[in-house]
Amino acid sequence: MKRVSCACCEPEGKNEAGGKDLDIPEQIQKELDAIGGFEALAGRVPDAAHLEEKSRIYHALSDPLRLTILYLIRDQPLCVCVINRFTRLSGSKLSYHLNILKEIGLIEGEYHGNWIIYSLTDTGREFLR
Amino acid sequence: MKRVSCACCEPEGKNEAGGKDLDIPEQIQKELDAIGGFEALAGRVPDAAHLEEKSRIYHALSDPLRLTILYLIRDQPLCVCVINRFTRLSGSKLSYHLNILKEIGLIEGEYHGNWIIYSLTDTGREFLR
DNA sequence: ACATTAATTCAACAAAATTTGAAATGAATT
DNA sequence: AATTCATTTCAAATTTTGTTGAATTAATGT
Repeated sequence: MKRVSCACCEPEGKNEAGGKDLDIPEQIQKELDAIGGFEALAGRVPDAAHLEEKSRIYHALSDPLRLTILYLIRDQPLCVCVINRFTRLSGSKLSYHLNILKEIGLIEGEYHGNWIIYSLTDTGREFLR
Repeated sequence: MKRVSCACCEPEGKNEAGGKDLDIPEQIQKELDAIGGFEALAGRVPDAAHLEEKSRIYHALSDPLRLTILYLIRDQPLCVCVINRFTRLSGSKLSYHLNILKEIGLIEGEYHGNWIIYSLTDTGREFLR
């Protein structure tokens, strides 16, 4: 896992010998020292690309309609028509939400005859708890 | 876990004796029958309140800045000043995001002298993977 | 080629989330 | 009670998301 670039890596406001980095609460300063100082914080945060990806997945999950869809197809794949019959959404609205889930890789759709059948992907299964 | 109300519970478009509910792919129909028909789908979807709550938590997680904050304070609480020093956000912007995380219960803040120190809640710990 | 059914795409609009900078608040100190 | 520092709150501007209905594509059968 790569790390983000951060303020701590720049030589701005350099420390005097024995001086403190910031005016911060004593307890926090102690804990920071224990983990390796302010600089060590960078090591705790995943890199930007990783955070972006995760946040986009969470965004896809951040809507009750989309969660409904995921739960519906969790145990067996369903065609759009059945999902629609259950949710009673307009076609285009349902399609919009299906597409968001598909784009981020939580579900996948496949034509079977006239119908498109959606199922949960492994990623979808991993994130749907 | 309560269930949502749905189209399947209404006597609209009632079945003829032996007739089919919908024109749907054979395979899907078979699987639906196996789980107890279209009606059984309702049992797979958590109730609306539950979905709302979950989607709001996912929304809070759906931003790289907010994920950064969560990772920063995962192993030790931090004052806003340190978080700010790391993220280099404007004060009000950081406050805005901290508040979103706080409102949904992923983090909590407590005054210590002049500073507010934020830490992950149990819920926060549960969702930050 | 044409019609039919299932589902998606598009563009315009509405609604919600985020950013910005200024002003306000809370806690400690003088 | 005035000052200072850390942080939040507010309102306006901007950006991102979600909704709507009409038009389009895809697959199938005639």
